[in-house]
Amino acid sequence: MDSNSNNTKAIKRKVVDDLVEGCKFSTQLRLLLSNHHIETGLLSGDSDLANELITKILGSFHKTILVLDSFDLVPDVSFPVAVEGSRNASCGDDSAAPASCNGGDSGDSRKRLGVGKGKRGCYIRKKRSHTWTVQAKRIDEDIYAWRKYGQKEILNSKFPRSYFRCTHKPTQGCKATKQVQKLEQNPEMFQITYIGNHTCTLGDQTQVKTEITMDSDNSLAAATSQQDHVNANVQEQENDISSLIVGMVKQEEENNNGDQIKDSSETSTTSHQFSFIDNDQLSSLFDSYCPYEGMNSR
DNA sequence: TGCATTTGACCCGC
DNA sequence: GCGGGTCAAATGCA
Repeated sequence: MDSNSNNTKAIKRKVVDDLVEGCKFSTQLRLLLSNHHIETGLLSGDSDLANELITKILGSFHKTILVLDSFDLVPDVSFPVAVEGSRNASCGDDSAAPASCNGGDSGDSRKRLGVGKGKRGCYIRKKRSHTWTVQAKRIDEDIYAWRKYGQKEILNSKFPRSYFRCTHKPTQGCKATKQVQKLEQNPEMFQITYIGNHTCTLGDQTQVKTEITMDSDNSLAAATSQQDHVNANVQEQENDISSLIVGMVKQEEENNNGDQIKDSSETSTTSHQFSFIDNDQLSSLFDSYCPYEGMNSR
């Protein structure tokens, strides 16, 4: 076993962990939505919880893809989790950027020209890297630390758009940026567009508290802070749901007597089963299906 | 004092 | 030419 192999194992373990987490959130969300079918009324609290769960699902799978991508395990990441179509469907290919942009890539969607240092706006706009969009009630849902670098009024849009880049861009050259804008239809929700992948180390990120004020509107900041409480409640509800899922799965296992799920229409049941696949099983699946395994031994 | 945010300027792509 | 994205000086805050 060389260090390369150990590293590969560690990567796979992280990938599997994230996948498991994503599956767990998916299961919870599915159960929640399933309850909506059972119940005639629509509970706003459940709707909020569903949104939170969706955000977590997206984040979890996103993290996984980023890990794969950072080790070239994913040739060209396209995120199927996008709530809306990416602005640039072909933007997954950074190689489309001008060659002159490659040196010491700052990660911005545009690069400064060599001339006129200190002169604003002297850069070459390169094609967007990976982009995907999520809708969330919080703008600091992800674990990364962001620094606001701009805000613009957008034409035909009621709310300004805020621009964030990774806090670690100066120190680690992290390429990731995100754009945040309130939804006109639902001002309590934010549309968050992530652009580019993080190249900074996650270890630092988790210790940084992201307190971002979206813009000069204090209500936005207040809304963000209120979400802390909402999130706490969501966590409690999730725990309840998890307990509920355990009970349901046990009951299903008794009913099915361990039989495999055959009916594809019972997607919720399938999901429940899937959520109880342990890490080793998932790791095996990963071994079976990952077409990039050969690359791991590089 | 150092870091984060704000805001006007600037440039690129469409 | 316009709109969007980014820069960087100015400003705010702990």
